[in-house]
Formats: sequence, C-alpha cells, structure tokens
Amino acid sequence: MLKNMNEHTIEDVADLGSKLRRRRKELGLTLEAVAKEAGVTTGFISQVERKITSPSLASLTAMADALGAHIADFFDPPPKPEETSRAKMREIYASPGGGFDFERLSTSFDGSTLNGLLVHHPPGFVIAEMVHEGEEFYYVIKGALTMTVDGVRTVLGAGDSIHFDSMRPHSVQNETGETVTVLVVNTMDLFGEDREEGPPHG
Amino acid sequence: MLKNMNEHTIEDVADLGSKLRRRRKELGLTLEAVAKEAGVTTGFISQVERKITSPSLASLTAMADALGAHIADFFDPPPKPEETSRAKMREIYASPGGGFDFERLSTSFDGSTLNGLLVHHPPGFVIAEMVHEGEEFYYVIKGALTMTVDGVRTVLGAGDSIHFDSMRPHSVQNETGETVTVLVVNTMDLFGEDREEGPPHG
DNA sequence: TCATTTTTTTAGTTCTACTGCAATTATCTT
DNA sequence: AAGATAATTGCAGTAGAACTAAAAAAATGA
Repeated sequence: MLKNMNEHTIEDVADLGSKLRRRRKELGLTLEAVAKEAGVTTGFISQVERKITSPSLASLTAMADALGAHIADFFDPPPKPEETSRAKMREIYASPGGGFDFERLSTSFDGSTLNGLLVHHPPGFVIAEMVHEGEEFYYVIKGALTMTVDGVRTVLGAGDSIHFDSMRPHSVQNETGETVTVLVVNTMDLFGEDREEGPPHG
Repeated sequence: MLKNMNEHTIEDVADLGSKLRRRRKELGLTLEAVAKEAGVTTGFISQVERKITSPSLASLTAMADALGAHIADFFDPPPKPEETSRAKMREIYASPGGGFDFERLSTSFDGSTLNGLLVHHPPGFVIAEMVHEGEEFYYVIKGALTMTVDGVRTVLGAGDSIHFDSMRPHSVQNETGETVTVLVVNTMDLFGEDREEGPPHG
C-alpha cells in the first residue's frame, strides 16, 4: 500500500490519522458515532486513526462528512517563514502586459496561499475580463476603482472593499482622472502562473 | 467502492479524475510520463482519469507528486457568491474579549478561505500571543503597530505590511498614543472558531 | 471498586486497486 | 492521403489491502 512513496508523501498520509482523531475528539464523538455515520466499523476507524490502515477515497470522504469536514482538510501541508514588507523599501514593478505599477507585499512559504499586492492603476487603465481559480479581496486605499464581476459593475471608493470568487468573470478599470491605489489580496493559484513573473492581479 | 456516499461526496470524487487529467494536459505530459514518475501503469492512470477506478491514497499521492501538485489540490470544492463592502455601511463590532473595534470586509462562499477585517486598535491595547492554523497578512493603514512573531518584535508604520504563518507564535500591540487602523486578511481555519462569533484576529 | 462505554486486537474475507497486454485512436511526417 | 509511431483505452485477470465481526483490553464514570 505504501509503495512508491517518497518521504514527503509519507508524512502527508501519516498526518491523516492524527487529524481524523483530533477532529473527532474536538467534536467529542466516539468511534462508534463516527463509524455509524460514515457507514464503516469502529475497528476500521481506529485502525485508520492509528495509521494501521489507509482508507479508500470513498471511505475517507464518508468519514470526513461524518466529521463535518472536507476531505481536502486532512491533507494540509506544513507551513513556514515570514516577511515584513516596508512601504519605503519596496520595489515598484510594471505589470507584465504593461499599464499599471505594483508592489509586492506578501511573502511565500510552504503551504502559503495569500498573495498581497499594492497596485497603482493609472487613469483610464483597464484590465480585461478574466476567470481563474482562487478568490480575491480588494481594498481601495486611494481613489475610486470600477470593478465588474459577473457583469455587475461596481464603483469602489476609498475604504470600500470587495471579496469574490475568481472563477466569476471579472475586470477592473480606473475611470477617474487620477491614479487609484488598491490593496489586492488573493489566494495562490497552484495551477496558475509562476510567481516569479509578474502577477496576473485578478 | 462508492458505497455509503451521499451526493455531495460523489461529486468530490468525480472531480478527481477530471482534475488529474486537466493538470496533466496543462503540463503537456503523457500518461506514460506520469505513470513512470508515479510508479503505476498508464492503464491505471487512464482509468482513474476517466473515473473507472479510484486510486488508493498512496497512489494518488504519488500521482499528485508526479504532477507537481499536492493531493489536497484535487479535492477543492466549488465556490460561489460575492459581496462588496462599503466603508460607510459597515457595522463596527467590539471584539469578543473587549478592547478593540473591527469591521468585517470579506464575505464567505463555499470554498472561500479569505477573511478580511479592518481593525482599530486603541492606544496601549495588546493582543496576547497565540498560535493557530492558517496564515495572516497585515497592512497598516494608519498609525504604527507593533507585532511580535516568533519572539521577533517589529514596528510597522503606515503602508507597511507583514505576512506570516499563523502557526508561529504571534502577538499584537499598539504602543502609541493614537488609534491604529490595520487591514487584516487571513485564511479561514476550518477547525477554528465559528465565524458568526467575533473574530480571533490573529 | 464495579459497571459500562470505548477502543484495540485479531483473524479473517471479499472486492477492488492495479497489472499486463492487446486493440484502438490520435498524432505526426512524408 | 497513407503510413508509422505515439498515446490511450479496453479487457481479463489477481494479489493484497480495505474493511468486517467479534472478542479482549483499556478507559471512563458513578
């Protein structure tokens, strides 16, 4: 069963049992309660929690459901370092397609998903509609930004914010005569572009 | 194999094959290349991608590795709605333990992980050191905030930011004589506190 | 301390995770 | 368009592990 696995992956699966047991204990449930809900035996769950047996995806999904969790929650990788970003020490980058400048605020570490940018949209600039995985959060620091999400156009002023799923078609534009400064925080898209290149920003 | 599963969970597993194939195609890899890397046969991967067979956790992990991805990435649930948050229409909440006020900026939808808050720290206020899952991003809007992460103390001024893994011991304090306003964005902790109560904020 | 509950252990069995190989389809080159 | 090669699917298995049932041990509560 545990054939063809490197050390990293062994750790991932090893965590599974512990996480299942921890979740069960947090909920104050007995093996029997979870077993009954998941449609398996208490002995089996016990073995899974103690890493003696590996559950099939179907069984694991049933167990996750019984624990009010999602299967993906039991496979979180371990995290790491940090970084402070100083306003005065940041580099200002031009966007890959040209048009706006940005400063990168966030750092990255194993398991990190947050991507923070300070974006400066010049007057009249438009980012064409796009769709991709992840979710996004915009907080307008200065000026007024026009966003269109799923065809719904919204003008955000200073202090306003918006949070949406990036799978919904969205576009951004600065319809004012001034540069607009926006803080953008989105989740990393593992299947998206390499982080070392310019950010897609929405 | 697919016994004891409700409709929601069937969808989750059904997505697996499609996601594996999509990822493989994105990388321009053949079944044979992935199979060789993962230590399984091409026929098997083909069956998994077409949902004819469900892989064991060990095999799935090996496949994910071969695809340069993480096993959890293949179980993402589908996302949903959005919300705009207006500065002038937000409610200001007092924190559960008392001491600081905050405004909630983000919304939530299935699969969403971002949690955005605008936090107002009064002079001298301290949030004791804590540790929990997820990651955090702070952007100082007004004033100066002192943060201590893993015993390292840092003072962040307006425009400064910090991004770190919440599993590292961290505390927050306002050592100034003015109220400090900070934008906090962190990832949802499924195993943490219920969102309807006040936010832990760090 | 004792009764009950919970978990672990043990000895299986069944069925599916995965193989090997042939057939089919897709792609590329001329 | 034809032919060669590469890639994928189909098919018939089988070995072993996913999971069971029941007994034993451990944990818990009164």
